[in-house]
Amino acid sequence: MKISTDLLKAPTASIPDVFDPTCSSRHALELIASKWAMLIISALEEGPMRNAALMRRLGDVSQKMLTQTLKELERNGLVIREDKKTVPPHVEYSLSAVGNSLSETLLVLDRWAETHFGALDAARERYDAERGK
Amino acid sequence: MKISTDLLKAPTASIPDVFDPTCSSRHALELIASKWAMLIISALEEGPMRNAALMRRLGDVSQKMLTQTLKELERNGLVIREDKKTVPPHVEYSLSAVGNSLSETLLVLDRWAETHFGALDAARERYDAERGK
DNA sequence: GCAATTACGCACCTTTTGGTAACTATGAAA
DNA sequence: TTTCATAGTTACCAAAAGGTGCGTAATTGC
Repeated sequence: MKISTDLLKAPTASIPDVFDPTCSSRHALELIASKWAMLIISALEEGPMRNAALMRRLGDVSQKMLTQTLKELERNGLVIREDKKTVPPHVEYSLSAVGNSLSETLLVLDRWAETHFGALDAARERYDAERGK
Repeated sequence: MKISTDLLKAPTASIPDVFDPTCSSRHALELIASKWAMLIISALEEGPMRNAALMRRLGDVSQKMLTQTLKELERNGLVIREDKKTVPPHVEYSLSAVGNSLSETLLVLDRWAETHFGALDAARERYDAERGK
């Protein structure tokens, strides 16, 4: 049974599908599915920023997580890192074209959160009141 | 300095802002910023599903993570759990109205991943080739 | 000569996330 | 009487995420 479905699927130039664990689009989704990655991309949509500015914008990110996440985003081509090679250091981060295309839908997500968080809070309170805790 | 800015902010009915760590919309965003939550919401957009169907749809989720994530989504009012109280058990999961409003933008994210994963893969390969692995 | 500056890297630790396997309930069917 | 089906739960463990604090480079201004 498994063989036949595989044979049927094989010829069809493998349509990208986030529900397919072996599809590389899944990796792309996982990269985004992170609090800091989402916020960094959204923040950079406002324009290029350097390290200290990003820390201020995100509010409560640690230096370590900021650097780490920026490096992953740069590695995957979403963020561009420009080191001006000065002393003291001056490094600017900005969105690539691909990163920019992503930021548009992430902003929609931000708006969703800012619009509906009240409903979530209320539901959570109700749930916790009824059930244990 | 800190006092004065606080005093200035206090009266302004606190506009929701995901960049404000103390804003509850941040919690909403973090709830979504999870591989499994994203995929579950997207899957349920196709219609109500029960446990086994969701496991098949997501492909590689463990029973534990599925149950755990579904419980959190239900707690926050995004997913509705209907237990038909039969034996053997029959439990159906579906999206609430709020969950449904979220699924629309999540599907856009899915399409983004399916469209641009090739660019990410290429960038990653280039990056790893240049720098040390 | 000395301090300040900026964007890190590294070591160490705690917390969260996630996986596996074994166990549960219960009525219907064999 | 035993087995099956379904949607879990629990205990235990490994891996990843995340925080804190300290060290570093090299030029500018004191």
